[in-house]
Amino acid sequence: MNNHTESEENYIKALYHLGGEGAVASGALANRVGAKGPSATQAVRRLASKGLVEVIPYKGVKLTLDGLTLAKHILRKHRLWETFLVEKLGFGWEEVHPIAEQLEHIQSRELVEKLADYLDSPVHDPHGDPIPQADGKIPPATGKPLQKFSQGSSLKVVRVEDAGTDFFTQLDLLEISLGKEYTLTSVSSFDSSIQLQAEDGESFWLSHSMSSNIYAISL
Amino acid sequence: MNNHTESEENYIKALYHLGGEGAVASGALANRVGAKGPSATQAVRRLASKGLVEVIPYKGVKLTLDGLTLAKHILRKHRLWETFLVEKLGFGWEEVHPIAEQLEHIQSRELVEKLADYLDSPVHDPHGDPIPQADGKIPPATGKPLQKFSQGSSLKVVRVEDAGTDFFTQLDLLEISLGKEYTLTSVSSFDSSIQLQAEDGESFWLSHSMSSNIYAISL
DNA sequence: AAATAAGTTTAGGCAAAGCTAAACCTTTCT
DNA sequence: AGAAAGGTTTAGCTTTGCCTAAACTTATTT
Ligand SMILES: [Mn+2]
Ligand SMILES: [Mn+2]
Ligand SMILES: [Mn+2]
Ligand SMILES: [Mn+2]
Repeated sequence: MNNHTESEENYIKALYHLGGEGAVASGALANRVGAKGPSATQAVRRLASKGLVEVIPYKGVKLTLDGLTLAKHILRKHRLWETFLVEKLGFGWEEVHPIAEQLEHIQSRELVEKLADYLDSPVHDPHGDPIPQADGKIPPATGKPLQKFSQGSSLKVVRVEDAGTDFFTQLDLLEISLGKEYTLTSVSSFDSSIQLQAEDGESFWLSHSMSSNIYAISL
Repeated sequence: MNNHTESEENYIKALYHLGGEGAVASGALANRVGAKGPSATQAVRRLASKGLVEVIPYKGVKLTLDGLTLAKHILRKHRLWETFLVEKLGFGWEEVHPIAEQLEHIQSRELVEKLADYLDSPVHDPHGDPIPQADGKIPPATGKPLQKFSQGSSLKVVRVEDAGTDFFTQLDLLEISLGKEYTLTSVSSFDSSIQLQAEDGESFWLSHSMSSNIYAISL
């Protein structure tokens, strides 16, 4: 029930990411793990023989309960490690994903729980994504995209989408980070860009591509 | 020159462990990595094609300079992670080896150096083994086995051999740990067991099997 | 010097994981 | 309904990594 290869775990994680508990097309799966169609079909067969997925040929693949549990456990490890890398080792939030991609496959229950303790049982990772807990429960994903806010509202940034290195670099340039508070001072009806005013009075414009990947809660 | 599989790295590490810069027989190598002879022969051919080892058929295998550098880097990672697990996460020194065996394969130069910084650039791991430094230099292995000391000498434990879980359990039972100081009060000429007296006055006997895996320096 | 023992390599398999090209379903369009 | 398009699976091949049995070297013993 336990020992899985790195490849298997990556397929499981992809399945979870794409479909949650629902069915996923083999093409999408292949795409997500960076493989070609036939490789995914085959991989999925191996997973099925281990009881981690259910397959309906030509229709789609779906995680079983065991598969779902595994997926959440891997995600837990991934996000705990990202938290460690940022909080303890001083990495930037744009650097940690590829390293966590490796660390998420380390197998040791004790390690995961000791790491969680060491980090004070965090509920969100450095990007604001919820960390699945040891019991499998997942804290709700908080915040809504900036465009959903109306002019004049006060908000706090709580999460950002992983939209690539350039996105993070831009966030750093604008000194946007989790926990920061702003007032939405203006919305362009031309290109949907928005203007934020920071607490120190400075204000700046954000393109739609930027703001759609930034999530906040209203204050 | 860089990307190596976990299996490759394990062979490299084994080669270093068994022979350092010298030649190693394929049987011993196979034995060390937990494989059979033919698997080692084949693995070694793959390593040779990558320039990491030199082979003389029927004679032995030897690390090249590249191979040696890689071996030391892996060992560095292994021992840094062990240090992290004990110092930061609170693992016992008997638990960390198998986990470090996985962590040593994580690939990220930046991670290794950030981890080393975080641990204050340690020179020895939790078992007292020297940690290869970023420049490839290896601090000298300190201490000599307890039997090498003569009756009456004062000593400090600085290193223990990894002689399996039971050995560590016994050390914990006797409350022996790195840095502890003792006086060697007696040596049995019958079975080479020795008697140590701790600083608090308590004294106890150590079998030859125990003492031969414990290293100390004289005070 | 020849025979035996011990250790190493070759030969032939197998599973995981990937690929391309070809065959096969499904869905959609005419 | 029939045909074209799009996506999925099958077929056949490759590399890594490990295995057993058989052949081959080297070292040791008589
Ligand atoms: Mn991530
Ligand atoms: Mn991964
Ligand atoms: Mn170790
Ligand atoms: Mn290893």
